[in-house]
Amino acid sequence: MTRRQEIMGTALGLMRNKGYLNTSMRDIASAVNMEAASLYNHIKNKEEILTSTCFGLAEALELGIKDVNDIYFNAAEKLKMAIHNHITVITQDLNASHLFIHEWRHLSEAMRNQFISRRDSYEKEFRDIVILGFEEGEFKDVDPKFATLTILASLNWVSEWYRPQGEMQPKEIAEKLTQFILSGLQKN
Amino acid sequence: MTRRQEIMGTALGLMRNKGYLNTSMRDIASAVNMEAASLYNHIKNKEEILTSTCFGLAEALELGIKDVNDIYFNAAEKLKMAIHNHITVITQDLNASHLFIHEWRHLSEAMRNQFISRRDSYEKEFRDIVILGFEEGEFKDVDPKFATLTILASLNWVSEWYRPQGEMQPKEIAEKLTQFILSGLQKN
DNA sequence: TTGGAAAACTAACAACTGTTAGTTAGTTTT
DNA sequence: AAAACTAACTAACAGTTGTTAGTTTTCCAA
Repeated sequence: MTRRQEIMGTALGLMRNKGYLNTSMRDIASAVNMEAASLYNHIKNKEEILTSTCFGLAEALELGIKDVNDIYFNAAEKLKMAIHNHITVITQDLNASHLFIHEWRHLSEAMRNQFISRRDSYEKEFRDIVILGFEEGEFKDVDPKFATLTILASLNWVSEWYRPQGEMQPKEIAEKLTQFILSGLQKN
Repeated sequence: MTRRQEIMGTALGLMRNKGYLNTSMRDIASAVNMEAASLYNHIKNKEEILTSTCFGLAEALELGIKDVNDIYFNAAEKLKMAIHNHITVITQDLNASHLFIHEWRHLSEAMRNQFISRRDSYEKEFRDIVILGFEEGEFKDVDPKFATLTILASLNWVSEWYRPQGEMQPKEIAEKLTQFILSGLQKN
């Protein structure tokens, strides 16, 4: 592991506990046993930690959903795959996920706008699956936007309570969520 | 409206946009056209804004769920009432809700512990409804903790996208959510 | 063994933070 | 009219923030 990765990892851990704004460069430095100024030999500045994390996760999620939509499947199958992908990415690095979900607000305005638009387009891909399900005649006539937001809220919340050492593993979580969500969407 | 209420309201608005830590007393002061020091004639300190908001909402939610559990009803009916109550409270003041949901981490340790334990007991009351539904033979045999967390995540997320001027009003939102959630829980 | 890059250091900066002390003008109560 | 209260002010505090400049140490390849 490079020094940079070590710094990044430690920073994310601190930021998850105390929040981005509340974590100072000196906090990070002392957690990796160096002076604050030395951090700048490895990272550009504080915002780079936030930027690279937020956009890194955005990319991982986008890659997954592109796969899902490229292959032809019915909506239920697509939704299942999309949920599995989302849970897999989110549970991979809980610290990073926390930043991605909660702290993107503190990106500089330019970066924030970019981030929001990528987030919106990811949401749209999810929404399209719900719409497809309705067009197939398989899903109830729910408000697609409403349903999508509710689904994503449940998925993201997993990063709040999931513990790698706990009983439930990502695959099982994804399965239960899929079942729960499909019951809410599918006609009887 | 008293000056104190004006300060509080303005502060919550700023904190919703910029975050609690990122909102300085000088930001609040200039938004209400006074000097930072003058704020202290009306509020004790910065943390009081966070504390009174978080505990105010906690109390409102608790009151609602107590009502639900005091009356005898079946689980489906109880869950419906609990969801309606939660959505009503959450959509009342979106700025306050944002603090309640996201910024309670920045309470001082003593307050934070109090807050967490009240939050846990609120969660437990929800969970008990899910368990009751299973005991009645009406709900599927889902993991109650898992189901409860998922439900609350969906409910809280409403404060993120709800707009008072939008199409959907709290009552309708609560109804759709109830329907969605019950479909996921009830046996066919 | 040596030259040079990488990575650490010290010191300092300007800006900002929450909060307190002391004061003053205006209003209300006695 | 005197006293007390309210709500604003200015000035200052001690501490923290992200970051830069300049310097020294560490370490590996030639």
